[in-house]
Amino acid sequence: MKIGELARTGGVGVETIRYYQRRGLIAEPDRGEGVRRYGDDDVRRLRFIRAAQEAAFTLAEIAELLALDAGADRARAHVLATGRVAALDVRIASLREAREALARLASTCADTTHGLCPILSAFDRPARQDEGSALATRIGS
Amino acid sequence: MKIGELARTGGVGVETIRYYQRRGLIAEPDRGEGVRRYGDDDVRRLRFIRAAQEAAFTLAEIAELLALDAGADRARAHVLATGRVAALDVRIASLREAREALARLASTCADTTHGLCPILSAFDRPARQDEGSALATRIGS
DNA sequence: ATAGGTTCCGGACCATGGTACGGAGTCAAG
DNA sequence: CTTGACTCCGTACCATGGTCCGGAACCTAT
Repeated sequence: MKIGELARTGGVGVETIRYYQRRGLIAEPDRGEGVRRYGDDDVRRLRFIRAAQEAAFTLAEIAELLALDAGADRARAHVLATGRVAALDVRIASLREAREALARLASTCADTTHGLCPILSAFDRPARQDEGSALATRIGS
Repeated sequence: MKIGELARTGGVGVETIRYYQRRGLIAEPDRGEGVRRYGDDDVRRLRFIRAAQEAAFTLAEIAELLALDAGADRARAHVLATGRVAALDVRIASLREAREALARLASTCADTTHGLCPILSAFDRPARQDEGSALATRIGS
């Protein structure tokens, strides 16, 4: 497949692919007397990159992960992965806190005729332990 | 309090405060024959900004929320807040997915002497229809 | 074989969220 | 009343993650 198809398959722009190549995230296959051709490996790589980005990895970190995949340094991969898990736990907790704060805000502001709509204090209270457990159930692990 | 103390209190740099002022997130009090003075309101605002940023709001969105707080347009605040709640639910779900993928990866790579450590397939998930439309929305830090 | 769509390539440009700089003015202690 | 720290202000710069541009080469269908 050519770069355009790879881009469409991965749901990104051609320029993004080329950018990833410059960053070393995707290989630049030889153009043997013509145009570069890509294969399933590249599709997988691209999918990996997008998924890892969703997990809040930076492109630099993703580059390292991809390098590790080639190098098979399990210990380093383990360190990176567990570090990210911890970071994600923190981030998820913080998003849930914010989610609850906003939900409170929304319900407080629901009544358009009466009462306070205290945006500034929406994030004031420290999150209570029992808040958000329903959310966890609904979203599932 | 002066800007330096405000910055220390909020855990940001002085330049950041000034940047927020330029963006209209924090007021620039009159400097009556001297240096600008700040109060608890500003500390609260700063805290709000940082919390909202944690919740993946952009500074532009935060500015709108702060404007609403002044304007008391409950209906608009309600719309914004519920919209963000929905967006956060999606984002939280996606982070949880990534978190599980990484946890799997970490445990697979835990054994440094033996077995697979399939980084590239760490995020392989049961095929979903919406592949490729990912990341339409902005990713937080 | 030729038109129109892709690809290639370097480099310029963009938005976001800051951070740094330098020369002034201001403040507080000694 | 001087000295050193802090403030003010505009402007420049930075990293990240792209996005766009324009001319040349390539590829494919008619």
